[in-house]
Amino acid sequence: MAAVPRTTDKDGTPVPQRLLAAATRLFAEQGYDRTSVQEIVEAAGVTKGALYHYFGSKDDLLHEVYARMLRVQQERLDALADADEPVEKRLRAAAADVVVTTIEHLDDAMIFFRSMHHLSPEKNKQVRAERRRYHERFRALIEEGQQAGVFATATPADLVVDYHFGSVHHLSTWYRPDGPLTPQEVADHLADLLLRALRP
Amino acid sequence: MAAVPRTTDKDGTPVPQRLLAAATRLFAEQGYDRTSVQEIVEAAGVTKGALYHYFGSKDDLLHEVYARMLRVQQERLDALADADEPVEKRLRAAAADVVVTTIEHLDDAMIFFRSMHHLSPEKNKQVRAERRRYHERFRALIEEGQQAGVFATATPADLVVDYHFGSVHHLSTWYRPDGPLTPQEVADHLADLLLRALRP
DNA sequence: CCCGACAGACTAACCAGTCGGTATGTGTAA
DNA sequence: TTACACATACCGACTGGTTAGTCTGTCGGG
Repeated sequence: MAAVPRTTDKDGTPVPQRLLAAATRLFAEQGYDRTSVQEIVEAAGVTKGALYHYFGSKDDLLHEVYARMLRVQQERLDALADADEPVEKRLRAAAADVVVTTIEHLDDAMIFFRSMHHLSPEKNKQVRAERRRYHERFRALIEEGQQAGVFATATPADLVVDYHFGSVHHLSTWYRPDGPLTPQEVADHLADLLLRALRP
Repeated sequence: MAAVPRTTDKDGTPVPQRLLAAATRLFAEQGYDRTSVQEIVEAAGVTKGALYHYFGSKDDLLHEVYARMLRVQQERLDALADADEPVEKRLRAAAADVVVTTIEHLDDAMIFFRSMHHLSPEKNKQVRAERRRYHERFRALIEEGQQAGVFATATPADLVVDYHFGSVHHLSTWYRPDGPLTPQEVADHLADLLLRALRP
């Protein structure tokens, strides 16, 4: 009754997860189009038969990366935004948290912003919709602060969100784990810049 | 003595420029790998013979897009940074200008940030080097203001540059010409956010 | 004995770059 | 002024290599 396959030879990780991990790494390293299905299955120590047993297409694999990332980020944002704290604290926490988790999953982030257009149209639409939900939750925080008078209203909240997420997006371009700043330090600085920009 | 070909049938535009324009549009629309050389030459109204007469490879075409963009941006930054104005004004002008020119060449920008990894290693290195020059010129402006005491020193100048260019980078993801904001309005808002974040 | 979990050879399509060929304009020498 | 040589500007069929996805089959456990 092994509806979910328990393990396989090499290590203790189930095959679908091994495939997803291999694909994530390779997509981030070489790009989606430059990564062949053959490479993925070899890196995961299986064959094409296994991949197409668990996933419908190469595109599906990419979609899984997006779904995983979106799920994690949305959950974290919801938790932080719902906390019982003043709005400045909640925004700062959310702004810093997304930086830390992005850095912790830099491969995912790289794929996220670089390979959207490789998704099939419907999957692309779906990802955009979920992304919009996230964006709007974040925007609501800023608007709440603006209405409460603790944030400046000079800039539309939408633009502020795009400003901040631009810098998050950009992390995968420049951040190096062996650089001088820890993820938390970068996060604090970027959250600080956001809050400073919002001072009335 | 037509060292530079003057015109050709269809319109008055020389073939190399037609090819570059077609490639730029298609790369932005479909991505580099998804665009075949055949599509490019058809869009430009010529054949492969013409393309490989003027360009060494498909990769060369991509490199040209980068070179063009970098040249324009660097020239504009140099001019603005060298102006005889107080540093806040120069930084604001530079920050806003890069937004406007990025929006005006949104296809180039999209390609720029999405397709770096498709360049051959040497070309990639070259582009990175020029990009770094640009980055450092911008950083120097911020450091100048910090040393003069008109900008906050809470955040390292490098990080501030990445913060701003993240948002510039991000423009190609969300900005739509038919949206509510003109390029100049967006630029003013984003420059404003930067300057606000830098208030001591 | 049956089904899920794979294996791996195979196919049909595609694509970057090549290469021999053609056309057109220009400089030069008779 | 004509004739020839030659380079530039392009044409388009062809090649060699690659790839996503398929399909038939094997194997081990329940």
